[in-house]
Amino acid sequence: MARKSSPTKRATLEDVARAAGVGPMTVSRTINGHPYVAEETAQNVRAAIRRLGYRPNHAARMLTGQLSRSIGLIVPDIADTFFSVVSHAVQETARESGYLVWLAASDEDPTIEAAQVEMMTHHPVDGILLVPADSRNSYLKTLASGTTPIVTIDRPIEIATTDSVGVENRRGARLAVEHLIQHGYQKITCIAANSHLLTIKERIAGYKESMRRAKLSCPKELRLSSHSSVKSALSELFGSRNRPDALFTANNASTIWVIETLQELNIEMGKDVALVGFDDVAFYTLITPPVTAIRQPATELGSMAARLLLQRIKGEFKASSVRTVLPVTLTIRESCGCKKRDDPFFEAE
Amino acid sequence: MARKSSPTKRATLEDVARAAGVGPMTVSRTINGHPYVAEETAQNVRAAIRRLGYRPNHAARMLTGQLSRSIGLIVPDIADTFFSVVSHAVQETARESGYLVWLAASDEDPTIEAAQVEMMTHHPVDGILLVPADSRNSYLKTLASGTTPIVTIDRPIEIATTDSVGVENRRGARLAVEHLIQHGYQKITCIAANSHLLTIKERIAGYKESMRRAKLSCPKELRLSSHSSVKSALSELFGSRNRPDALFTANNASTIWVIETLQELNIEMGKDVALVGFDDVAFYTLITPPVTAIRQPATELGSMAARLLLQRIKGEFKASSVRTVLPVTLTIRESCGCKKRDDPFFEAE
DNA sequence: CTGAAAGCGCTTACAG
DNA sequence: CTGAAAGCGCTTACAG
Repeated sequence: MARKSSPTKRATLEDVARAAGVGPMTVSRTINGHPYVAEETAQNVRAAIRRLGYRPNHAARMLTGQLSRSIGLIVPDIADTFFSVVSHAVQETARESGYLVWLAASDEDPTIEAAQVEMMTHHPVDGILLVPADSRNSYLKTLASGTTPIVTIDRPIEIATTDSVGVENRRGARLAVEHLIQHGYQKITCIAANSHLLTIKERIAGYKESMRRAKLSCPKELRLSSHSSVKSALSELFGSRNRPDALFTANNASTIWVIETLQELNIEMGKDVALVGFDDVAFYTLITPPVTAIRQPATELGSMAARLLLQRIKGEFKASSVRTVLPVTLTIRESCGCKKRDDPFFEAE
Repeated sequence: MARKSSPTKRATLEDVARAAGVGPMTVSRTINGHPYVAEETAQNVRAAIRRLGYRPNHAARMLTGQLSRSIGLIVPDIADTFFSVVSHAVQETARESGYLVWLAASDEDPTIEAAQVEMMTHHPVDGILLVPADSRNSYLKTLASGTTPIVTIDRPIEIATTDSVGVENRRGARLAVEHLIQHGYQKITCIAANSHLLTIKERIAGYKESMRRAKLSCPKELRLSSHSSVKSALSELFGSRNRPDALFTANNASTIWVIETLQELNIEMGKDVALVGFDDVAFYTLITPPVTAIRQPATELGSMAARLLLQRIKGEFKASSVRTVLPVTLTIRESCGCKKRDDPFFEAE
């Protein structure tokens, strides 16, 4: 106790060795659980470690070429409903393996992203989990050919090959649009934010595919470039003579912006126009009407990517890069035009 | 280019020195921007650095006692609407100063939290930002008396003194409850999750204070222990003869659970019962009716805590620990009983 | 089963 | 303005 108040330097391996009356190597071996340490010696060492409050110096270990037991995770936005869930899952999975995670946000800016990747790789981290802001940015080629294992989440790299974990974007879009078609809607418009992303293009392609198959005329998708542009875009869309009777919003940003704007324009969702969104968010149940959406397994995405990366790091996974695609599901609520069935008061209303 | 394909070891400071025809110290000084390096020499060195793609080895630097340029951040849940915003702000502020951040979630479990803190402090990090799961857990005493600077966010430590950044919990609660009282409600119940937290106790105290001042009888607050217990708790509350006409929900979890459950119970918020919540969440605007809430400055909280910590680390801030309390504001929407004014269609409905 | 030597890649004094 | 020496705290061979 008295010892604690004096801010003496932290005990080193040598201090422990001296206190236990052994050589430094014996301490090192004991700590690292090597075989060939007499049990009695090991106990002495452990006692000394406890007595001195010894903790190995991470930097010194690193310098001798050990793994850092840390990974990096770079997402566009930590506060995003989807990426925050992914991040949480990554962190949890890493923790279970004794790994620490660096978390950084790119703000969808490849320059920031590259700078963070650079800091992390030279820190160094043992591996990186990445949601690329621009999957064609040339720095990714260098990164992918480097020695640090990379696993992309949600958005694969287009100009190089790495492990990736993503979801069925095209099939999810088809699920959504076909549900709308089954309801009998004919004028279905696709609305998307971040439409430059490959994932979103896939969803738009899925939409088109379903429209074509159903022999419905397929209007050009509406691309939302910013929150502020939504109102005028929707006013125009709903003012046109080809006013849609249903909407497929291709990501959570577009879904939320559209719902908000429909309210402002006094267009009643689920009545004046149906809506199904891609990416399900917890609070969609609280909206009136509750919104029908394609659910992406965000937690699985994060933990699966983290597990894959950890396997790569440990060299347990020698195969060439794998591309994992997780299934999505349609969560039916009411914005698509379906009715709640389990509530006796519902019809009375 | 050909060089890159051969996985030779990374260039070291000595390699650069040799390539530039100088001693290692000159390279070191050039990198660290020391004065007393002839501009011509420095240029040679920089050229060699570029040529060899040299990057300083972080571990080696650490070993000589440099700062790690990293901080740790531990929150209960990365996916929480409030903490994800705080985390994003912390990350952004750290990045602006060239700092990397370790992010970990405690899941409100002090054991996990202590283990993560331990890993981080020994890594080492230069400082830690913490939202303690249990502000009376004894490990915090050791932590606070250690050499790693600590700044708590949102929830101060009760058994030790550290820098802290939080919000006006009591005043926020009063703002909320007094607004309800002005509407003429008399039977206002306070509902809270995580009621063991000091912050929540403060909010409950604020509620009681306002009720007492208004000479209203003040029922015992309703403490929600888990999501699954909410329905029966609310059924009972609304079945009782002292059915409330208004609710003050003391945190976002309780607000969301209550809104959800009111829907299930077919109790119409804003009509059958008014509601004001503590902690404003982006999607509250999308709920029918939009929910009135106390807004906490989550971004400011995060960036202010990060800035304070960075100042401590750099030794720019010598004063004894400071406790910063940020103001909260009441964001009036409609769940409290107020009417939207700016919409011509509103009354017609 | 255990230890003395050398080295990982930097930086801090110390000398010029 | 510049460099040779020593050391940070570990671990990897190498010897016993």
